[in-house]
Amino acid sequence: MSGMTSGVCVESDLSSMLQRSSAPSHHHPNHHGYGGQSQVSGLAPMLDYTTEMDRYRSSIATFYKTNVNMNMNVTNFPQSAKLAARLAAAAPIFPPTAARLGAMATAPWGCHDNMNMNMNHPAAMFWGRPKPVATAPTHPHHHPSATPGHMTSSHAHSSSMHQSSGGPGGGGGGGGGSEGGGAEKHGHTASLPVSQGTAHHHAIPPSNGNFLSGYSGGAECGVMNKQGHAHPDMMGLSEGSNCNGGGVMSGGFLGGLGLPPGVIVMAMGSAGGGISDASSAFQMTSGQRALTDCQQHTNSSPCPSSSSPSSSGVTAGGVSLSSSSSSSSGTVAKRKRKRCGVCGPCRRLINCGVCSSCRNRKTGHQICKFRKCEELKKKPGGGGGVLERPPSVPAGEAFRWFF
DNA sequence: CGATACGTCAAC
DNA sequence: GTTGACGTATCG
Repeated sequence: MSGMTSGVCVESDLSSMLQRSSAPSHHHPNHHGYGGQSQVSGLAPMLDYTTEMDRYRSSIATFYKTNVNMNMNVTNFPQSAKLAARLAAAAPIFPPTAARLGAMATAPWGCHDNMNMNMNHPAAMFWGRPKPVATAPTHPHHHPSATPGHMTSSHAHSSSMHQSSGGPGGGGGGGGGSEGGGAEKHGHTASLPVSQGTAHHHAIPPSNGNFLSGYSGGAECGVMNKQGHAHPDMMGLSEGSNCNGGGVMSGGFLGGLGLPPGVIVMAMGSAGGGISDASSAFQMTSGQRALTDCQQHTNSSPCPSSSSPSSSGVTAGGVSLSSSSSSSSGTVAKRKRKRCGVCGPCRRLINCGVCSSCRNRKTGHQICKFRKCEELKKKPGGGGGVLERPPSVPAGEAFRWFF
């Protein structure tokens, strides 16, 4: 898995690196799978396979090293760094991964980061600050040339990656992807998974980018930045069902991460840009809070059920336990349940801004409907019972999604 | 103390 | 069953 993840992140950068390494073709079996191979065969003799692999590996190593160093710019993104550190701590299992995560944390969509080594305008990247360049007006078709940086591999690369990276194709980044100025643009859309098949170029008024479209059919996937691109990740970090196919590694990477969006939030907040973009459809009302519920209490537990130690009302799978009762005399005073933090909605960090809950925030006191924890939607005592938890998400394994 | 969000209930 | 409003717990 990690391999895949790395692939996703490293991808574009690697391509350039490898190119630099003079490798006629940087296609890595790992990366491009068969498709790549075919290309490889055409460009480089299979004999070089092992060599390529070696190069590839070393490149990766270098990449991560570099990436972490460069990206972990605590100054610019203290929060990100924090998160990164947190992640690192939370993922003792696989140190390298931690580092990787660090990088990722800094830039959820690794590719963005890779290309925006400076990350001067993280927010811009995601919210598509009125960038002069219209990102790939046309839907990114798979460039026959298979833009080096593109992952044509198994990675659910599927619709997501390329499509955007395709952006460059249209927008210009093209080629090496990370090379040259196109970088940001490229990165911008690059790794943002887009709902499958659906035309990601919605002609929606940027003014109020509310992804109304999101309410329809592919709702969950209808996340879009101001450029009208749908970014399932931003809102629809939902599990399989929602944007499944769309996400890289379908829930394994971005979708499953839950982190990326969070990072976005942070990036926006920390970077000069901040959340300034008030007009944004996606109000980051809980930029802080969002992470709060789940990741902020990093202390020891990754997040979900383990919940913060502070919140005495330890909840498992969203169901309050023990302490709650203890708090109040003998009454079974149920404590407020907390978000599980692992379900799709919970992983979503941005309020849609258009649902009734968002609109009536003042009076409704309700969390965005798209962020309403699945667990909380269920009846408190209902079936699930005590340790109920999203089937696919074993307790304390929230971060496993990274791998 | 303000913001956020859960729980509950009434209205539909 | 769904939705909206209110009370209130929780957190910074």
